[in-house]
Amino acid sequence: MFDSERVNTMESMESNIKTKSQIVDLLVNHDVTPTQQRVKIAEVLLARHQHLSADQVLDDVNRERAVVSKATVYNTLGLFARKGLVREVIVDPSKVFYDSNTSDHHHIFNVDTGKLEDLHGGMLQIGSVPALSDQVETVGVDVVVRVRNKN
Amino acid sequence: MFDSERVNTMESMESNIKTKSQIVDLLVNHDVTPTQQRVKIAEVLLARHQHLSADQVLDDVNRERAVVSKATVYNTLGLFARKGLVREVIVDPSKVFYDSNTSDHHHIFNVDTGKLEDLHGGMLQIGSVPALSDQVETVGVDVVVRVRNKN
DNA sequence: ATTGGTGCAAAGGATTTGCAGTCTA
DNA sequence: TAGACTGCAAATCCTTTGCACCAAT
Repeated sequence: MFDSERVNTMESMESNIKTKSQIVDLLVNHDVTPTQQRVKIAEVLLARHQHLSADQVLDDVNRERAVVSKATVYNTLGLFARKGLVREVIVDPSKVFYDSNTSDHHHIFNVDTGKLEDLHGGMLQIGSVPALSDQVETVGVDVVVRVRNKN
Repeated sequence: MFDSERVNTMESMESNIKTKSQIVDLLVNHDVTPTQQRVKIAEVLLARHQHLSADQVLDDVNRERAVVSKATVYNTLGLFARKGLVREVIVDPSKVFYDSNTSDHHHIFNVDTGKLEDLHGGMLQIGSVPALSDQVETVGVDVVVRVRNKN
């Protein structure tokens, strides 16, 4: 419980990032050159905890006027994921979701609506992660509760 | 309860199914009309516990001579999944895996090799599945340990 | 005959790629 | 200026669809 509270506190800092200079710092801290397009994408995606597909990011970023191309959105999201700025969530075979919340948490996916939501802290716990072969190391553990609408 | 026990009993037999008539029975029990193509696909996929993509199934089924078309493979795998004969595993954004083991278990996915393996029983446990809204019901809980090769 | 199943090719949608032009450091 | 980054379009890859033909009841 205490752990999850602390994590939430840290997260709440990220989700409050608003100014361009804070975004720039964040990118630089994650070893990402803060180009005009990347900053714009980060402003949209990291503004709050959310799960967006590449296409949604593309739309949001270019809502007012065209700022970023499709190829750059894909490249940038992949880059952000590699650098740990966002988390890729693979639950829908038709597209990848990018989660602006990088702290440890799980997901609940509605197969009827295609909606992805967070499943917070104490709600579901992993007992123990198994020992792995010496050849490999764990990247992460993904837990997805798949639900559908009743009747 | 009785239903699920019966199903489990049948499933434990699945990995040993070899004869065509056993396959036919299995399909019929799962409310699937046993056509020539479906039986062939089931023979290949359900022969043992394995994780195959649609493309792999297509190749395996037509190894000797063309027996089933691509469209039918996709249709059939989707049908099998809906009927509970196989389990869809979504871990690789580029393709869906079909798991011939429908009993409760988790997965370990190597992002470098693209290989998917089972993670058996006691190795990793879910503490408690969270309460859901009245609107939805759980379809399943997927746990994936994502690993990569060292160095 | 009617219903369901199959095959082929075309369509669809997400993501990647090649390359020329542009920006950052 | 050199190396990175971006944009556009074309190309890929997986999966779905439309529709005519075949099969089983």
